[in-house]
Amino acid sequence: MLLSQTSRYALRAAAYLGECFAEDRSVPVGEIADAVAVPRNYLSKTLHLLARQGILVSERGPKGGFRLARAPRTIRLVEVVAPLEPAFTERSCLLGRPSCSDADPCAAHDRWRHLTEEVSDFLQSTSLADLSRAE
Amino acid sequence: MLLSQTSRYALRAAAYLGECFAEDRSVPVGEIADAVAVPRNYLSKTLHLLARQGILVSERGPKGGFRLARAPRTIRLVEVVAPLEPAFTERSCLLGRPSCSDADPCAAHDRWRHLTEEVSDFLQSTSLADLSRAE
DNA sequence: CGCTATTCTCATGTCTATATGATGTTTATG
DNA sequence: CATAAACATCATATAGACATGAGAATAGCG
Repeated sequence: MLLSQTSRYALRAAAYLGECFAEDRSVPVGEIADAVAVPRNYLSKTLHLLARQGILVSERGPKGGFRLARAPRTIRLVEVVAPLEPAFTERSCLLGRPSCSDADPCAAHDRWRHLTEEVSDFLQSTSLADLSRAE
Repeated sequence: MLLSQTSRYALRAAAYLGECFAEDRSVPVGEIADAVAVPRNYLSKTLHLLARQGILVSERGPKGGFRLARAPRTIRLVEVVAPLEPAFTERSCLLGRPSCSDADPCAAHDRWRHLTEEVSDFLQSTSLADLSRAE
């Protein structure tokens, strides 16, 4: 699983907002929640957090809702995940040894470090636009 | 971080037991907890769980403690982690789409799947012996 | 047999993730 | 300016992760 439920909810919602981006409208939470099958009120709080981070823009009142603050192509997955799990991108030693990186020749540690870097790279190099199906 | 605190505790303890394996003795929880800097009673419960899984053997009474049930070289990391986080090795779609794998040509999904497979492979192919420093 | 080291098990507590539902607040629109 | 749509916020609930401490069960040993 790797990512928390909340992060996966947020990615699904963000991907949906990416698909709506061309329509240039605010999308109500209810519509997003229905579309991506996520609890409505819980999603509301998560999206509000992302809005405070500047990833999304929220508008109140009728015709209000959420939209991406920038084009889907320019929003990296890490921007969505990082506010929701700050510790996720920390790349610490598998065994919690304090100074493992340089002095430690252990092959397993090197492989683990490589893995965590690959995960970071994926979140860093993938944009919301990459999550939309090409249909 | 990827792995839970409990899993990292267990891996550290198991690695320590791997280093003690040649001494052919049961290692008390207190010694393990001190050696790897993990809360004693909490570790006790975790190790007991691994003993029930057959990874460790526990012995009560004086001269009791825990030891590996098999040689460190033959115990894969996944055996230690799997009982502690059953969902970790599940490789589901990043967006939670039900049938994503075959029909979905999305590049991000393929990359994500590849990443999760690499993590699984690491846990599957690395043994406790690989965690010991070569000193 | 009794002492003691040790695991085993239970009770309890805190914190966070994951929610649900009610209520407050803002704002477009007629 | 009233209404209703929608976000914002608060109270509450549940489950699990993480942790502590006490006591019960076991077993070696004198």
